[in-house]
Amino acid sequence: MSRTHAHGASTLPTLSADTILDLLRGQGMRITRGRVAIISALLAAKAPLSLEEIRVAAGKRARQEPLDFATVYRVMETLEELKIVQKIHLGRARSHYELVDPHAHHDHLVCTDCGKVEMLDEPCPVEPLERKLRRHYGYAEVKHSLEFFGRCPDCQ
Amino acid sequence: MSRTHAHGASTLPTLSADTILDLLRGQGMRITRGRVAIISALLAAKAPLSLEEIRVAAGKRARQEPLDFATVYRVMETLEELKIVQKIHLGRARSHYELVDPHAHHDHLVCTDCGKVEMLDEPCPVEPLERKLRRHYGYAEVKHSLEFFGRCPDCQ
DNA sequence: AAATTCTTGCAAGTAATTTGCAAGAGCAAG
DNA sequence: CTTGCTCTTGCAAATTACTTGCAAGAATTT
Repeated sequence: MSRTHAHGASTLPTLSADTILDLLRGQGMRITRGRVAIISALLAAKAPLSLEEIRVAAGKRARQEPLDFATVYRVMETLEELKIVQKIHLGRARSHYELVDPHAHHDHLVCTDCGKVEMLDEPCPVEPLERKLRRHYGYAEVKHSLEFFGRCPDCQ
Repeated sequence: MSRTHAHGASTLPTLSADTILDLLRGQGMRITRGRVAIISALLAAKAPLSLEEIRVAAGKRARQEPLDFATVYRVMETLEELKIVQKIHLGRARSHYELVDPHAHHDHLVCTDCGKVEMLDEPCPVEPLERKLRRHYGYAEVKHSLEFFGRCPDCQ
């Protein structure tokens, strides 16, 4: 049912459970209950999730016993290496994770009071500077992490 | 020797040990060896420092026994509450700290290989978006955290 | 279905804070 | 310049958030 051009190895496919699972298969990895549940949870997430949140969300979605924490940790570690997810820091003790959508980068707005996280639907303003870091500073594989913090209307 | 306009309560003073210590005094806090050493170390730092780095740097600068880790932790906690320093995340396990200079905001460029951190002397490109978050999103006290990651010329 | 190899759960191990508490040290008052 | 009041510090223990070792379990291949 995937609408992606499955044969074009270098084209960036649309984000879906199928394309992600295919990517895992392509790496010789196995499609397990846990991985399917985690990917499903990430796709449904409206905000970045912590490991514990992923554990709970994945369990609910798959209607199965929640996965072990270490398992979630290792699955996320793997997905991060494959650049399917990225770890982000929201000013909290725990790290949070979200899917990397190659078609739509977005930054975050975090309420410092209630902790609510909004995914910003605004054009990211740092691309030009990123280019400059490549060209004039000579850095390669430049990425960035941009988070905004403030008190949301409800918390004022 | 301070060149600041010490009487203007609301003007943002130039960053110096004196102005920072005055700020602490104003809060009824005491000027201790440790705090002086830590502030001195932060002023001299060319990059954000971890708690352990602050501990060592402060000890050297003050030519005294290094402070206890818990002490450094609590001093930095205090300085952060007073908005004199800010904690930043450089993609490592430990947090790093740096002084907040009200006159010159800067972002960071981190080498993902050797860990080198450059303080970017480029105009920060997110001010307009920050304004929009205040005006259209209704957020107050909006700040941001922007870090770039890449492989530096030496590491390629 | 059996063999092969990747994955998982459990438990133990680390790293980085974070906290409790009694001893020590600023600082104002005398 | 000593005393007293509190704020601070050092030490040690407690927490939090990962991170890893290993044997049992589950995908895939044959």
